[in-house]
Amino acid sequence: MTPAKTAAAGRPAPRGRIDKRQAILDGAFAVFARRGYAGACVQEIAEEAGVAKPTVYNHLSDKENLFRHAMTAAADLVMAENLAVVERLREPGDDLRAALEDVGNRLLHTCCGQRARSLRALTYAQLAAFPDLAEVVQGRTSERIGEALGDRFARLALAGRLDTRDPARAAEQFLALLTGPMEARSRLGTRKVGATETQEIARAAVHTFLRAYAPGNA
Amino acid sequence: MTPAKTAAAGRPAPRGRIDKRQAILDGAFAVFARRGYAGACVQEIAEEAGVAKPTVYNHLSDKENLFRHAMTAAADLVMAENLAVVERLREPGDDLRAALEDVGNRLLHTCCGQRARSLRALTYAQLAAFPDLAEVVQGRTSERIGEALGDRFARLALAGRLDTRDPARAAEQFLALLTGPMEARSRLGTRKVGATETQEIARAAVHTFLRAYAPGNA
Amino acid sequence: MTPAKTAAAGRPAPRGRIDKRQAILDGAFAVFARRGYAGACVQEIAEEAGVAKPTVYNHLSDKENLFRHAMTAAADLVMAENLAVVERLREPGDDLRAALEDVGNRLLHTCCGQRARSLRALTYAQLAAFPDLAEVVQGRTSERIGEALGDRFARLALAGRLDTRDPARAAEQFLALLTGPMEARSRLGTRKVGATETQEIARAAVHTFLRAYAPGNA
Amino acid sequence: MTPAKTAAAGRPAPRGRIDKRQAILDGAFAVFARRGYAGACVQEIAEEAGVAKPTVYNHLSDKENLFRHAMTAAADLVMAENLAVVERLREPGDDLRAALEDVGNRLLHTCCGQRARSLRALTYAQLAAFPDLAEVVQGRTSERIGEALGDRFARLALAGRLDTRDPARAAEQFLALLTGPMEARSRLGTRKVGATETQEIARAAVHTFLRAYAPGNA
DNA sequence: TATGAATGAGCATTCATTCAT
DNA sequence: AATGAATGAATGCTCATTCAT
Repeated sequence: MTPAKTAAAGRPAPRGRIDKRQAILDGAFAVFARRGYAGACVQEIAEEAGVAKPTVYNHLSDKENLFRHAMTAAADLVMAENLAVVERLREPGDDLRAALEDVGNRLLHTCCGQRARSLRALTYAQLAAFPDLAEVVQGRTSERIGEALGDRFARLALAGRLDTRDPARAAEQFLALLTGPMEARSRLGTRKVGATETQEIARAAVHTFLRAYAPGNA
Repeated sequence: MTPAKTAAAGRPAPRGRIDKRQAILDGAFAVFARRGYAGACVQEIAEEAGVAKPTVYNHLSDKENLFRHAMTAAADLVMAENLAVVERLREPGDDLRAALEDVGNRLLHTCCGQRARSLRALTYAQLAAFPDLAEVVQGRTSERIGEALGDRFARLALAGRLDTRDPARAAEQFLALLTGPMEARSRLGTRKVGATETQEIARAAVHTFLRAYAPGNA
Repeated sequence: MTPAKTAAAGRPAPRGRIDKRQAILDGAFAVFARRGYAGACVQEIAEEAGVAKPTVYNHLSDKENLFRHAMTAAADLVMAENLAVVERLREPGDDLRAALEDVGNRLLHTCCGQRARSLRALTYAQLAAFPDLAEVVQGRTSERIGEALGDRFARLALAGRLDTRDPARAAEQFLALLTGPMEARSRLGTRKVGATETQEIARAAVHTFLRAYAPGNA
Repeated sequence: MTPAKTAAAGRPAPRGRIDKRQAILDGAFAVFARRGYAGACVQEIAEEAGVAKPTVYNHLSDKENLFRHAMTAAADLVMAENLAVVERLREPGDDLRAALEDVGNRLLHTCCGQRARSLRALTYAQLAAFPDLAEVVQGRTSERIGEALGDRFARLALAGRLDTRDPARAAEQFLALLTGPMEARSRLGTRKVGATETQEIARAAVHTFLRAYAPGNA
């Protein structure tokens, strides 16, 4: 059976509850991203989601709640993307540099992609109003990916391919060497950074990282 | 003579025009920082500045203009602070590591201090509404300080104390190694990071930096 | 059954949408009439209509739109009243003078009545801001009634009871002879003009009119 | 001595008090005419008059007072213009029709000219707020000119050139036959009425007037 | 459950008016 | 006498939220 079950022809197929809730959360994140929290109006969110305004309230009590849920959902997505990228280091292959550059390059796309950037911007912007969101979001992004990366680095250290006794710090710095320059060059995302420049950033980051952390400065 | 000259006791001493304009810009930045752009209301800004609401409009036509000017003024301040810190590298002394750690430590206080963080948060948050502000703010913060730092690194390279042919990149990465971990550890500023931990971040950054950029990995 | 059906006692019986829109337009015209366009505030209009302020905006987007619609609706009403009066000339009877005096007298009540006068005042007052309204309002008042009157006069001319080859001009002058003196005597409506004086104006107008337009100066 | 007396070269010659008061009244009328009473703002009036806002208050206490004086001054001007036109009937010459058509034509220009129209519009518009102004303005326009015209008609009646025992009424109707059609054709002044059409209106008015009031229907 | 309609509260902005110079 | 600057009081309009269907 299709999700729309016996959907009568004509009217747009009724979406199930779940479907609608998801549409609202997606729409909310999109609108919050382009208007900010206070600047977003529930009316616009409802339109973006294709539902009526009270429906938004039926599903997510109020604007605050809506914001929290939309942010959390977006953070979950970003987390999943990032973790998937890091997984690639489970099988680093012979060429560690190449593997790190590959991962770095991909992380630059997820960490500094549209969704991740909006997430960061909204979190930053609402620190005063929603201080707890910082924890939720960072927990699913920087922190979680730092852990995952730390795990990989620990394995590599054990295998003698990295020289560090603090893999967490190595991960922290690895990420910093990637995202810091990227944010600067893209001017917080307002300037398009081409694939070549992105790769160069990754290469430079890995270069510095390996000089500092590879045994024998390899 | 005090500026208020023979100020009769009682009413608050009248401040001059300049004084008032400055008070408004300061108040505006403070309020925008804690409420966000849309969340801030001009009434509150006026109160913070100790003037009546229309006075705000007399000096700065409208909310948008007020925002732009407040942001620019704050960016100027942050820039000045940062540049002052970097100056210290003009006389690095014998112990380069110590000098870099000192600068790093101080940069962590200015770059991740309250004002700089609010500035970044507001810029991020209003990217969609004020895309040009990104340029203004970044130009006076990351970019400008990157240049200044690059200048110092170039001199050090000439003096044979750093090993790099791209001082700009070295500066970029130096900053990234400082601010990246700081933002992570302070959870975007919501968590207090003690002096000890701050110093440790600086030390770690310098450690990695020197392993990558000091001749002979000194 | 009353429209409010089984309206529980207590709250005021809910009016339908149409009802509310009409109430708003009526209230708006009343308030505009006594305050002028700029002097009227939407709050007062809302109160006059017995609804909340945003309801006014829900139905009629903004003050300008509200004004246009209120004016048009009022013009429609005045037009209907006037046309009904002129209809009486379809059956003039034997005594033309009496018929004309009757019509004149009644036109004085509609043309110079409260609504018509407010309509004219507002149109006049807002010529600069709403130049197109002059067309709308005049089209439904002076012009339309001039046409209707012209039609009647044409018939009368055909029947040999009026001597004119330009019934439109006759109508124009007939109206002028009625409303001109009325406006002067009532000092634009600020002075009460009694029934006797009104009749006298009508009689004088018809007298002059017939001297000019009746065959043989009857 | 020039009014600006020993005006030092350079700065605009200082105008005397009288001059300034007049400039304010003129500016006020101009601004009220294009914005309406409530829509006009004192700032704009001050600019139009070329003085600073407080100067307006120094000369004319408040907006209400300013309005009254500006209206009265404008009414005086219109009155003078109109009376000058009517004077022409003191020497009607042999051709009464021609004289009346001439006067009618000129009255159409003054009575329905820009200033007179604005005056009427403002009076109408502010009937509710300034009911006494109706008397002031009408007294200097319709009424006064009606009287003057009545005087001339009385003389003409005495001379056997007009047939009426109520010259006031004749004057009232004469004016009505002129201004009524003019207002209608010009759509309250929003449509340009050419010289030819204006003359035609005057001719038609005089035609009807003489049929009604000339002895032997001459 | 989903929605058209209604509303209380709030906000940017303007304006008449007043000081202090 | 004339003005730059300051302000209390509105006003148009929007928005989050709630009814009633």
